[in-house]
Amino acid sequence: MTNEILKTIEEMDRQTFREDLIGWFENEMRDLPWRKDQDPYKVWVSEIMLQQTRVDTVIPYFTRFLDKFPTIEALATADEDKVLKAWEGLGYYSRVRNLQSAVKEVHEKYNGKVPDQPEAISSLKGVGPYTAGAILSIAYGKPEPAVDGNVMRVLSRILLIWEDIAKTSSRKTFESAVRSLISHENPSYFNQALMELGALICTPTSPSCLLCPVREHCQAFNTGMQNELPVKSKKKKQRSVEMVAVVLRNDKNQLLIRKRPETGLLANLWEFPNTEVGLEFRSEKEQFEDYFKEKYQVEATLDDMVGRIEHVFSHLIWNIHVFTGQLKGPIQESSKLKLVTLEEIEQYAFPVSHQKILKEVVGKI
DNA sequence: CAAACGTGGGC
DNA sequence: TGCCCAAGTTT
Repeated sequence: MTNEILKTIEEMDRQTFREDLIGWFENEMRDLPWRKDQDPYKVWVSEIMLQQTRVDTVIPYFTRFLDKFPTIEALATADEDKVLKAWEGLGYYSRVRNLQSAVKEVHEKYNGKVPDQPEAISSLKGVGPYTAGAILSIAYGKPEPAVDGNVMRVLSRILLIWEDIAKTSSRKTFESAVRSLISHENPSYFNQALMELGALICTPTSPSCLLCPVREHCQAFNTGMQNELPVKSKKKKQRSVEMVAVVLRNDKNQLLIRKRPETGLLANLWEFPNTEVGLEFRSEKEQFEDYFKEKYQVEATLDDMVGRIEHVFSHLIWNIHVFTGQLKGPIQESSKLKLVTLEEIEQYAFPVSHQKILKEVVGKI
């Protein structure tokens, strides 16, 4: 933290700032399902779900997830396929695999109680500096910073911090600022209020400064700079990937699906067999009949292309050329390769891209 | 430290 | 349409 920022903080009326902020939060906080109690497990689940994900999106997932896995014990002993199914459509699937792994550790090593020490909780898989601070403050009332994108935006404005919040290194500046601002009387509400303010008032574009409970403390508002902050560098464009996917059906109306590798993109989700291709081969079906013969020792004849799916990820774009086809002979099923009916397929977690494929072809087979 | 890692919504 | 965003973590 620079001397400039330190000076700004020291010149603030910090006690009034805390009271204004927390007082506003007590009146205006949204009624959210993870705010019904302070159960560390529920706080934990909500924080993982909320990573890079909107509140409105999370609400139904949170309710269903807690219904299916109400306790540490329930999640620790659940089948991963069921857990992934409960997460289907939420994205960033390593979040939930890390969560279950960490919950197992808590179940076995901490007798099912979420640790309340920074070092212990930070060592759990998927619990980074933000999530550790959120759980420690919200569930355990400890005065630890929980710096997310909201907090960086809000504090960049209040304290006139010109660091690029897209840089990994910037978080430390904001953590230091929170440590010197945080209410020791109510760290939970202080942290939540900062985030709530960012979500409801101090928004990325056109912040509602006239409704802001702490505008008198805000250096950006006082100097008319609220629209210049935060400084955030652009992310680069996605690269495109051409691929072919095939919905293969046998004479019993079963479809062939496979499990993705246990690391990397969409790890351990299920999908229709597919392969990356060059632009020039995307509609040459004979190539893919050969591919399936080699990869699965299965005889398949493909129909003409039935559709094309574009799916945009944060870092790449899949352009999927979809074929249907018939499976001619038997196939050796395994834990990663299955034949399933249209009814059974609902138990398997698919990425949204492959849900689109199923929807595209389901009327045509 | 930059890149990988999903998805749906807003403008 | 294309770009940005939304309560980040891991490698």
